[in-house]
Amino acid sequence: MDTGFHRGSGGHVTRAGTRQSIRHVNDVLLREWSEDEREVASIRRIRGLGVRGDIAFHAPRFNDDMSRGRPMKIQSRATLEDVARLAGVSAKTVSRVYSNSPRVLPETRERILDAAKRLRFRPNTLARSLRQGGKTDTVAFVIGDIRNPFYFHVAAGIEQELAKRGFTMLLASTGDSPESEPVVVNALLGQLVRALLLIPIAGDQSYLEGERQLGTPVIAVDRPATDLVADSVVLANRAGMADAVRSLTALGHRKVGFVSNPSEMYTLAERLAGYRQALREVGVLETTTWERLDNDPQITPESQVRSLLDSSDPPTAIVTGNNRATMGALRELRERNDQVALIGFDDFELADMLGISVVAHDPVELGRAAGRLALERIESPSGPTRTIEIATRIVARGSGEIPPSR
Amino acid sequence: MDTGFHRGSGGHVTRAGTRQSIRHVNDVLLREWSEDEREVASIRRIRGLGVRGDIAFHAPRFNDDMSRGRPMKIQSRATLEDVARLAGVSAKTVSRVYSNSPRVLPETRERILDAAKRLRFRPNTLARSLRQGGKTDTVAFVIGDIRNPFYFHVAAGIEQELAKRGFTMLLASTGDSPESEPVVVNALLGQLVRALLLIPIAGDQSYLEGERQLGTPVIAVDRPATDLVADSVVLANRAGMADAVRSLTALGHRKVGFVSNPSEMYTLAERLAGYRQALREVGVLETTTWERLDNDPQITPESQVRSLLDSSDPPTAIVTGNNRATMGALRELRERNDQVALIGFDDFELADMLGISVVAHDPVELGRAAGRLALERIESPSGPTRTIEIATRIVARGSGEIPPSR
DNA sequence: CTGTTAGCGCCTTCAC
DNA sequence: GTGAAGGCGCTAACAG
Repeated sequence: MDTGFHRGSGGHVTRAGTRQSIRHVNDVLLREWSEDEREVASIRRIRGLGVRGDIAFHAPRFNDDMSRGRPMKIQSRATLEDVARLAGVSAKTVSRVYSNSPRVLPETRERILDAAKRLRFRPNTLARSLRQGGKTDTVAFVIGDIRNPFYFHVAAGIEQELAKRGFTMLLASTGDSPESEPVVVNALLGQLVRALLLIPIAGDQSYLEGERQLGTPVIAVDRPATDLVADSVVLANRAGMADAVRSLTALGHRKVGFVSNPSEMYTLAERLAGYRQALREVGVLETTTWERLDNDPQITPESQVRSLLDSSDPPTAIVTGNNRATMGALRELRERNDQVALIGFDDFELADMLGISVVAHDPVELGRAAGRLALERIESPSGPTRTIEIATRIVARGSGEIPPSR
Repeated sequence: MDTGFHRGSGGHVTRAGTRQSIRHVNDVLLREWSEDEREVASIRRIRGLGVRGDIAFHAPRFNDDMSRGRPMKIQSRATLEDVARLAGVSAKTVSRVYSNSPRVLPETRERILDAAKRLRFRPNTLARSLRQGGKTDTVAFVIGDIRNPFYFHVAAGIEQELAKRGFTMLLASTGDSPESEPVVVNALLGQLVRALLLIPIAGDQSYLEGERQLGTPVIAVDRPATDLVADSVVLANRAGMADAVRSLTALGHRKVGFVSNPSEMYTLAERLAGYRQALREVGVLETTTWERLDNDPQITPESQVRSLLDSSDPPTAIVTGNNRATMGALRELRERNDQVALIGFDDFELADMLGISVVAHDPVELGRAAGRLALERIESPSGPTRTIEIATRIVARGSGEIPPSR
């Protein structure tokens, strides 16, 4: 609707349409801002604002100062056109300045940047992306349980790589619920993310097939995707665990326990496979007696270790499937005074002080690799899918170097 | 440029403009997709795709299959209009379905949803936001060092709250460099984020004043913003530390050491103030002898503690400014066998097992509070700024309950 | 080196 | 209950 406000005298208004009026309002704004700027300059150095008790009001969006006979002032964002008008050029020229097109006279560029600064202009990335066929510079990373520190380290690595190329990371979590994965992912895809990195949670990522065909790279992190052709970055779970067990068997251990909960996940299944393989290599074919595999969050690793040590034929060494299991094993072993060797999967803080040997890996590096893969795919979408394995390494700190006591 | 392709015979083409051609190509696409769908259905259940060695090619964006005399097929995303055409309605009706407008016949809605599904339609959030005056549903969170687990827990809390209302979190880091803060933040603001949460790193956030006036809520997390009127969410640093020191003085401690590096940051300055205050309450006015404050990342907390214990008048208790200092103190104290009481700020994993008393807080709750505050501000931008303090609590585990030995 | 025109995909306004 | 026209802020294509 026409606000009914037109500036100046003379010259009849040809079209009193919406656009026209908005422009007028923005014209007012142009004047306003010059005033504002002085004001801001004086505000810039508000000192002594303490932490508590200060009362300050957020600026209301509409400042209906009718006292000077002016209409409602809309504090809207400056656009290319506003800047262009102030600089006395066309919108396209301003656009060129912001897209780093070299074809602008230094002098013109200067004038434009000055005008932009005065209007506090900031290019609207959304509009740009829309015009450019939905090419945003955001990449989505979808994780399960957002509290898991592992994922955050991975996220750190991803963000680090993406930032190098000016991409930003949209982080979303599915709360570890398989059903919400497609929901969350679809919402992100609607934002036209340039690539999708995800820790597959749902049993099946085939719902992404269409998106992949449209050219959005999909990269599975930490576990491979199921029913979807996608790149992936995973840890050397199997090899890492096999190496750990080999280091134990080299010391003479044959009765090696494996503790894990959950145990059905891809990563843990792989680690279990590595464990079995290494024992098979020294002739131990039957390992189930020393395996404590559960998939019930109620069951603590402590109880799993207890059941292992209290059994008729207790192991002389224990390897754990993950961080949490290691902590549990550690607590349980400390209570007893058993000379049981222990190697944990995943490193943790203070492990050095406690002398715990672990299969360490670098989650940040995992993220970096995933980020780099995403960037490569963005640049060249075609080519065979790849799976990158991030190496693990054994860090000997004592607990894993105890020879069999029995 | 006109692609030169026009479908069918009869009927002369009135305007052979770009738009026209694109529409034609999309018409072709409509046919193509039906074929694709069958194909996809058969692809859906690719089984047995192993982790490594599988070769599959990403679909090239252009499929120049000229063999059947067809033009380049553009695998573009389906739009409202495409869905509308397939469903035999106007684009607006489809739009209504997706904006949950009730004014659509159930039958029509059904037909539209069916068409949308067939075309794998996903509403373009960018375009929607643009049209709606730049109201996105993303909120930015800017942190310093992305590896700091504390920030990730905060991020977790924020994301958790935001997700409840359908907002997604854009996470960016400044790499702890004050100069890059404005750069990163400005880039995010160009994405028209609905609110900005940040851990202030730069010495001055006055550059955000304009944005705030445009109605974007700014929320400072963990530290207050400088030179900017903004809401903030911080820990009860001062009170928490004061309580810790009081628990020590209650046991008779008077010589209490304070170890921190860095020490000039807001949070640490607050904790230091709490420490001094609590000692002043029991008549200890001169505390600098027992303070080890540094701002050099080269200096380890271990060395700080060492210098404290090796001094002529060593403290009988130590409080630490943060996690890292606690670890250092712990390592150093373990090497000696001194009966020095220790209370750390920040809880950490295994602190229970090691019997370390701490001033604990909940970073996830800090994030949640920040997220809720952001949501409130989005809904009602005006009103006085607020500072929320997240309570801390002392967790007694033994190390802090040792009476003075000398 | 700069300007003009049209349109990205969607939604608002208004008409039927 | 549905449709047609126009524009959000920007840039590609073309023209000068």
